[in-house]
Amino acid sequence: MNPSQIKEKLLEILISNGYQYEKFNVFPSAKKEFGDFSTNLFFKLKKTEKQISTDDLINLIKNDPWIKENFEKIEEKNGFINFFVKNQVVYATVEEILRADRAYGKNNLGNKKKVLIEFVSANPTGPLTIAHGRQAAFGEALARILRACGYSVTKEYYLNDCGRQMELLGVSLKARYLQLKGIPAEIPEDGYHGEYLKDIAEKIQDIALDTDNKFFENFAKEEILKMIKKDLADFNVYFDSWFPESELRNNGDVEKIIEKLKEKGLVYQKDDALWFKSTVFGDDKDRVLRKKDGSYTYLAPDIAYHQDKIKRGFDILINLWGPDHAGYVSRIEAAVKAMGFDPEKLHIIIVQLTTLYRGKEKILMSTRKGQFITLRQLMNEVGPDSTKFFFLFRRADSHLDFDMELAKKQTEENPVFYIQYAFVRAMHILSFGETKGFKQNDFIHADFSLLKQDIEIEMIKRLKNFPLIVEQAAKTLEVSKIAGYILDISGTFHSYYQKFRVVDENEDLSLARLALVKCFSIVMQNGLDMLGISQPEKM
RNA sequence: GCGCCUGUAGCUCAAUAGGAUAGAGCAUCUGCCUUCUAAGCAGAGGGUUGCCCGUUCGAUUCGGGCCAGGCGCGCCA
Repeated sequence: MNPSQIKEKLLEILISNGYQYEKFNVFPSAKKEFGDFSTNLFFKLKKTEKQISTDDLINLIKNDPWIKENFEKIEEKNGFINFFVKNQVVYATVEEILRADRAYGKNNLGNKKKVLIEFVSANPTGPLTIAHGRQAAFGEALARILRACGYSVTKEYYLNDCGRQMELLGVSLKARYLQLKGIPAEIPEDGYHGEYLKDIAEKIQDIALDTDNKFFENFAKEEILKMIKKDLADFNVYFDSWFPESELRNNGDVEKIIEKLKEKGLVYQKDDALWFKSTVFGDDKDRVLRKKDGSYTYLAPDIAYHQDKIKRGFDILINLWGPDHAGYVSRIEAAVKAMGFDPEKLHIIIVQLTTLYRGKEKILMSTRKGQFITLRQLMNEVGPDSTKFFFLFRRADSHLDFDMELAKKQTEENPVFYIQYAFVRAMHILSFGETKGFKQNDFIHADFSLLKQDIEIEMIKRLKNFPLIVEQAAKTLEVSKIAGYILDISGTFHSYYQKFRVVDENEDLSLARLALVKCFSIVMQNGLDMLGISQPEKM
């Protein structure tokens, strides 16, 4: 039983009685006293020309055979129609979850549509920051959720491996290398001063001191890339594809896309530079593609990159960017529109910054002062799963306060432990049940109608909501909904555990309750899996 | 100055494409362990949803105007 089934039925009833109206909602009831599902149909229907009385409509609904079969009560209250599901229908959920098992919560919303999620895409000039970490956690989780919803998802990392920043990286490494050899050398002011280049310099075999910058640039790039990949792997984030910017430059795609824009009359020359008429598509000013000195801006290859994404046949493009790129959104949207791609299918999600705290104390970060916590340091200290969870609890477009002390605490104050403890408890009960001779294979044959306690019914109903939550998360591209839901059912489970014993003398009841615990563990497992968080079976 | 994001309980956050009396956790106070892990549970207090208008049956949600915080606003990436 879910809202869309009810809505479908209501539509059917309306149509067969001469009403063509579909702009109403069916949603899980706000409160228990309002039943399980509610609809605002009356409010909406009042605005239409054809009138129908409340009683007439209620009667039509009540007399429908399908409604009779599934609901024990239909009532009108405060203008809403409330639906009360029969317990017998609720029990069917237990069987449904047990049968679906690892597939429970999945759907086919995406219908194999191809989605590209581009994220992290940090320049290979230094270690990943916590801002990248949040993007990584979010992107990985979003990909898993969309896959669970039947989308064909590719996770891609766009690698800015050319341009001035890379040159500076080479120069900086060369300076470090020379210093190591006892030769005075200075890193340029706008170069990379981080300690990590010292470590990388030490890995260089003896080479001629006048080796050109390109060598150092490549060496640094490869080493840093290794480091980034290691960080991501330890954070349980994996990319399907690494897309180097250099490819676009080398194969002439940048020139080609500029030519194409020229043909459309969207490019012009001014002040010795080449401009893109992005204002035609709603940007607040036109943007330079090729600078006076003949080199490209960041935008030019990025347009070529998006052209490439489109050419590869993706139906939906999702970009996760940091807030420092927020001002860049309208120009890339303009570019995508210029290429004739439906702008509705491009989703640029700005993943907001994270502020680290130790208790009440804010950790001030400053690259200059060398006071800087990397993703590596954060996950080494807090642990990858905890780190991920904190990143995912909050909506992407909100700033996040991340208290490292709290995240490390192994107490109830820490929501991550609260959740993990709930899961561990469930697993423990299941294995305890096995020692008492209750086999998981038999759960499906249990008499679920023995689950009569209010909290048991409530638990089942909440577990029933899981697929809806997943669907919503996919539709809104909001991962935090699943994190919140998991916290929620964890609470219900703890409460249940406290109130009732699962395994006791009554064998039939024990079996039914074990089945319920199993259902809980399935949902937790599937939910945590969608978030990309591992599930500890012991603590 | 302009643009984007945010503003909800003391703190951190929810609120399912506009729904009913705005909900959780932490913190505070009061109770609960010979039991499948108390890393937990039960209960209490705590609110003019930043402020003001508007749209409507109904606004935390949408629109306009203020206020506060963050981030952008290069022929950098």
